[in-house]
Amino acid sequence: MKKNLEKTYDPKSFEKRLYKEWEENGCFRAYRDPDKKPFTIVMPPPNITGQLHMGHALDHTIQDILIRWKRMQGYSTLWLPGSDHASIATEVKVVNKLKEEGIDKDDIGREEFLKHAWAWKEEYGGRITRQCRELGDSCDWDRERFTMDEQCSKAVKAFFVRLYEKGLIYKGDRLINWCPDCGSVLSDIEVEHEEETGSYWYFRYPGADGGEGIVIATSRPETIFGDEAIAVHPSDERYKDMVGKNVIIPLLNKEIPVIADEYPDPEKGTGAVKITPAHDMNDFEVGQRHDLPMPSCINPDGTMNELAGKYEGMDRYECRKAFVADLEAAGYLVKIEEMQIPAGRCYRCGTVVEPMLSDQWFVKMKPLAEPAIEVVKNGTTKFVPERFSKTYMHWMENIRDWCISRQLWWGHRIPAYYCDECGETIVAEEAPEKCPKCGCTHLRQDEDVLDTWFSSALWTFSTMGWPEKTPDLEYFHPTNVLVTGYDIIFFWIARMIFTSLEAVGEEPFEYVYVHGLVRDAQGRKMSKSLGNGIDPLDIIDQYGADALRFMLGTGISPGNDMRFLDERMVAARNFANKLWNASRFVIMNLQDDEGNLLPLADIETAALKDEDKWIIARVNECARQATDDMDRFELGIAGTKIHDTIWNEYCDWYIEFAKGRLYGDDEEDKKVARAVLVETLKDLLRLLHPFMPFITEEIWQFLPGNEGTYLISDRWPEFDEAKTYEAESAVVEKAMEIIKAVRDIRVEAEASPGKKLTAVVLADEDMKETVGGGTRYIMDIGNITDLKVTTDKADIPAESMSGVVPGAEIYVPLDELVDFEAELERLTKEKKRLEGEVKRVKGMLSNEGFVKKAPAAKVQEERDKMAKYEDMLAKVTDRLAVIENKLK
RNA sequence: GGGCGCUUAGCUCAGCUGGGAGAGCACCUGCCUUACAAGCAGGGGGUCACAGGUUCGAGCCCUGUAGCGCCCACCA
Repeated sequence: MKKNLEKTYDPKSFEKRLYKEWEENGCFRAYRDPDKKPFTIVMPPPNITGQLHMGHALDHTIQDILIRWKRMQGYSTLWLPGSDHASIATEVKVVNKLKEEGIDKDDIGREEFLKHAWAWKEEYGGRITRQCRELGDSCDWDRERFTMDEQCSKAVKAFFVRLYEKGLIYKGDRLINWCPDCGSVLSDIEVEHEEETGSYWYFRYPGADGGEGIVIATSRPETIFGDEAIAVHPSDERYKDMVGKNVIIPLLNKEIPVIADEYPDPEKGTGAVKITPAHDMNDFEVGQRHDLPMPSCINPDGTMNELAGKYEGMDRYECRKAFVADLEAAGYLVKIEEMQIPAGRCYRCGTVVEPMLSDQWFVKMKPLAEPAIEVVKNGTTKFVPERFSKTYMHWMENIRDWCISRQLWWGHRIPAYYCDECGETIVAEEAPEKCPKCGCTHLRQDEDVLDTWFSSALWTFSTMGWPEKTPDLEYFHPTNVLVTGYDIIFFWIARMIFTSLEAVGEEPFEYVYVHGLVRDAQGRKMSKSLGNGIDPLDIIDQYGADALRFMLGTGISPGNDMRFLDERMVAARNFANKLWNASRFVIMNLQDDEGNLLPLADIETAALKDEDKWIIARVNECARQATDDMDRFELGIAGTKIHDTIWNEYCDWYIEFAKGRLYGDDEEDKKVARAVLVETLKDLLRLLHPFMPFITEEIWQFLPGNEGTYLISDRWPEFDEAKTYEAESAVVEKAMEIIKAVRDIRVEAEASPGKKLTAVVLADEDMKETVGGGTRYIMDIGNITDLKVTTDKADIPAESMSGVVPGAEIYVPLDELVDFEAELERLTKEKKRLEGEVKRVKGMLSNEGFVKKAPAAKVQEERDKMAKYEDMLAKVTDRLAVIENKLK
């Protein structure tokens, strides 16, 4: 049996082992416990195509901190994991893989392709969930879901049918965003807009009557083949006479009308706009208003169609070049202007999208958006930080219909069936045997699949068994928090909200915790193309999962991006090391040389010393603050607080206080010291556990009383009013001040920390007891062999150096080491500081407004400070006079 | 064109409801003190972007300005 932790902190030696133990012992499993309150988080399902990256690491760290914390608080927690089929992303990968094998998707057909896709999913789909385990994700793997598994697929179909039957899903010809490379339509938010350098070409469209005609500007000459009109503003005097007349499209010799419409801006270009209804959003609307024909001139693959005449078959950009050259040669080109023009690109492949007229499926958004707006407005669902609700609102209030069909194979096939005989459309969860209208059996299912986000939008309830009214859905839904990056508020958050309200009749979650991006050390986005991505698994390998989690969990403030810095990883690892060694010290002192456990006092009844009460109070206070911060989703502040308590209070002071007792002769007191060391360490481990689950669990297993228990399943420390111990803490803290003053003297006199000293502390009458109570610590930690606490000035030793703390003066006789020069310098500095303080407080107190208007408590506080500083200042001044005298 | 965020120590960033400017790293000094040199004890370093305003009091609230960044929007 191991008696203590390994000498060096080596996370590799226990992280994997502990995860396995937790998992095998069912520590992550969720139960519907009627006696407990549920706390649910659904994991944003990572794409099966993906690898774990820093974004996931951050996202999961936050979720796991919350889930572990709530689990310890006694909630029945469910963190539901899963993955997303990522329709388009996966299909692209599979197509490419097949291409490498010399296989063309279209040659093998849909069914065969899907076999390959599923095989791909089996091979790579589990990769990311395996990687999640390295991070320590305490999710319930028994409930792992996949957006295309049977249950989720059922929900998708049911929801589609439901919306269809309510008239909220329709099929129709609309101008959509087409990605020629992916060969599919995209929704509006899947198009990324950016400005690019391009040109305006000015062309003359001659009048059909032989007149001058009109000059228009266009950035897309290749769409001229689809022109159906020239539009001018009705108020534009320049073109008044032209409205109603025809012009001729150059080189095509096709006549099109000049129409008046509000759309053209007389200030821009020439004020006249060519209208191509099938290839431009605005033109489409103009075309609708004026009942224009809407011919397309571009094929789905980005080449020109027969409308382009001799350019047919050319790529749209080649055609542009050739056509412009021909127009110029024919004298129709008036001028070229270089401009910044907006371009929309596919968010997946970066290809410039083509607005196209196409028959697609849409979700009618207005009716669905209304309750989704309301639920955020009335605070049923809250964004953290709050400002993101504004982003959400703006989008929801200006929402447009959602195009949900995709010309892909990998995904949820649209449950719509067409009758070849009578043209009837049937939308149903199960394929109908025959046409309900004509009775024929010539039915064929719609070829398209649904937008990936259609299924992930249902994630909070499809994973729990909807449309059935399952006990899980009843118990765990609505979920409590959804944790995700701000980049998918529209794609996912917004859609989850309206789908849940529609399907389940309740919001999907109470809180949305929005975090930012993890950037590289230079502040750049981590990306594949830049090659600046940092692999979390490499970091775990180097520093351990706990260090990574701590660095991510404490480096954040809600909604803001963070940078990944190696120095911060080192700091986090060092903290783990610090805790490791402190724990090793504690465990070492709990046993004799043979490894037998030494007796411990019962902390509830023991004769606690002041320092015991002090550390108990500090840990208690830490629990209070950390809990408050966690409640406010300020994980970073909570983590920092816990870190500081462990390092600056427990390690720096309490362990030092305890050493003297542990090495002393008072057997009863040793039991007390050991018990307090153990119990406070346990509480600190509890507090830190959500942030650093592995190291805390590993240490936990070595502490007495924990046999057969797991920290992960233990309780979260709660603040206890009875354990604030103010009087005792004051004694300890006064002693700390004096110890620090002695240290200062040592430094100035160049006396080593090992040198034994004697000291006299001259205390004020009212401080006598507090200072006297700390005698033992001052001697122990200050390495003082003889300490006298007195109120009598006559006790001050003649040849000594001194220091001043509130309520007391410290004199250290130093024999040959007395260095008055140094002390003079130090006290002069101190005097200056005190003078500054006095001046500040005096200023405040002499301000009539302050005394009159500030809260009485605040005023009193300042008065107390005033007294304290003036007193200290007087003491320092006196002492300076003494020293100056001696130096003469 | 709208909306939002950021600007605090040399670097990266915290600073909750307004009440004496903080951390980590870096730098300087001294320490291998039997838990920890991945450590210990000290130290230097900031007109909190700028200009106004509210207030007894502003890093924090209000207005405006500048720089950086992000998001949304159908401008030929």
